[in-house]
Amino acid sequence: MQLSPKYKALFDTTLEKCSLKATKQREHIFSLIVDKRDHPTADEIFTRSRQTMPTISLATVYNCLDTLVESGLIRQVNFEREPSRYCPNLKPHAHFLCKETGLIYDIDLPTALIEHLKTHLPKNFKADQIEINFNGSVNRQKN
Amino acid sequence: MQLSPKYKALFDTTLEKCSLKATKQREHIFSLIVDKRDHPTADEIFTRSRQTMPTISLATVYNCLDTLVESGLIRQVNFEREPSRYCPNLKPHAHFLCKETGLIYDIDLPTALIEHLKTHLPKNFKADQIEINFNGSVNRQKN
DNA sequence: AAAATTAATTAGAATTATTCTAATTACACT
DNA sequence: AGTGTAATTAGAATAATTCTAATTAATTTT
Repeated sequence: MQLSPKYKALFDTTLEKCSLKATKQREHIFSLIVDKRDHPTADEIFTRSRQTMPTISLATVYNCLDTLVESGLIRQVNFEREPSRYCPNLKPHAHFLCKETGLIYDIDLPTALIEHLKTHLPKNFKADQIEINFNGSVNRQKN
Repeated sequence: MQLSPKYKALFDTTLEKCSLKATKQREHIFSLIVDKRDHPTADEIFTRSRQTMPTISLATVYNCLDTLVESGLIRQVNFEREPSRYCPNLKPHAHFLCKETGLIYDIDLPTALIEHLKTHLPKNFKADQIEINFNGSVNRQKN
């Protein structure tokens, strides 16, 4: 439940840059997401955070997640009508939801490819964000 | 509020193929979505449908939308935590949400490009669907 | 250091989109 | 006409998220 020095520095400087405070709740939630990179929901994060910070409230979890997303420390992942999930991977990537297991996988994509997608927009459209979500199944590998 | 013969045929044969009934509620809702291709929410569709079919219920609207999506006659579009929207464009395309107006635009993409995206998946991943969502702003064109 | 200001957290209520339930209706087939 | 199945309906229930108002924490000013 401890942020590595690298992530701690990222956390502090990013919040500083956004003139937001590096509170212990925010750090705690960030560390949970960085530690176990399994795309948890707000509720799962709430449950996990209570184990070591029993007084934290669900509203705070939502508040902290919003703050972390806005400051760019984590990404919010939305699949269909499911609850939002949170992802600490800041490299450009897509997500893959396995319909059998419900697991979400990161799919690394070359930056060039993502930039290429933007070239298909009309000239007066300016994209801030692209979300690419795959849906399907993962075949267990025979060995 | 009348489906063109072309869409009527598509509607009938598609539902037939899925062994689902071509009821007047389903046809009505499909025609609303085909007619005004503005990516309405379930609630907007409910309001519009009541104007010419005052006895239809919200549950039926949701049921019909689910049926139309499952049979492949329309697509469901999800942006962030917003309510689902519905789209009659069956060509491969992405969506663009303008953060200023809230309007959603269809962005046509070459099939080859979408297929190319799939090549970045690990070998044992099989994608049924890809959703590509842009977020940004549309600059009004000077003229 | 105390007081004042501001931001963050908290508990719980409220909201909102969607789903569920159980009853009714419509339709196809004997 | 009678039966069986699928679809529709109204309203209740659910679940994720947001809101509200009060409290706490941290920072700056006096």
